Amino acid sequence: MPELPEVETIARKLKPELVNRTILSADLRWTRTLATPSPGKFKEQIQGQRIVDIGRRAKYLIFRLSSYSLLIHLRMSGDLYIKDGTLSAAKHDRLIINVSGGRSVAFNDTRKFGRVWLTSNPADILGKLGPEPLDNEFTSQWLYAALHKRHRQLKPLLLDQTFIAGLGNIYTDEALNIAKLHPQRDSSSVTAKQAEALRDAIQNVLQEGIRRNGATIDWVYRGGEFQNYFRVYDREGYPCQNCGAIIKRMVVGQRGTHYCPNCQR
DNA sequence: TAAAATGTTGGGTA
DNA sequence: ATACCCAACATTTT
Repeated sequence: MPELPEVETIARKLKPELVNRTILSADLRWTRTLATPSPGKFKEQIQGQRIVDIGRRAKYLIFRLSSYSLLIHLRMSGDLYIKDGTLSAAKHDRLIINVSGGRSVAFNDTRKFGRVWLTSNPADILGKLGPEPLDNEFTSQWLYAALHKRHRQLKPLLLDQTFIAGLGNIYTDEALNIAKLHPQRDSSSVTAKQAEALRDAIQNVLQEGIRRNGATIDWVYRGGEFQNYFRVYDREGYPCQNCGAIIKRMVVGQRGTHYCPNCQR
């Protein structure tokens, strides 16, 4: 599920439920879900840690613990939910963290692409990320200059987490449609005015996603309703809301891409 | 059956 | 170094 609004939705939901609870134990049910450290060290180090805060950077969930940071990336199919600690593991639960108060947090991940890091230096993992699109530093001037430093197709560049952090396939398609920019447009050809429109579109669509509690697709991450408001994503054959032309689908940078061939230039 | 799915990374090529 | 393509990771759905 995981793009910025979905991860933000989860962080906001978990935070009031878990802050100040103590981690009692961890049940790692699929070894490769854990990126670092070793399973033995992980279980030893996480035990007894207090959850100080829960937040987000890009598509990473960040649990700030007493003396470590627990980072979780949901990748394609991950979800995190709280459950009664006495319940047995559900299908596809890869990691269960038992906390004080008789509850637990389950990392459920059908496709097993998700990853968990327990580290003293979160910057090792987060350091290469580009700016947060909802932060003040993400200005149209910065975007214009950054787009002109490269010669790349717009969509793959926006998906590059070292360029901007947090956009995924859905929100990128949506933002480009709102900004009326073609996904294959050369980044260095974007005008200052178009860069401003793109900045606004990115911020607005992410905020809309957060306001609607993210998008819920297929069996993954139930709870949001942004999927009912897609302008182009998964809307091949339907009319564009800007101009009425029929929305098309093509593959760009190995990703399914939905766009309006008339008004996105 | 083949294709596609909200993501990232490493390898190879030009 | 930059840009781009492919494969891999693993499972489910259409």
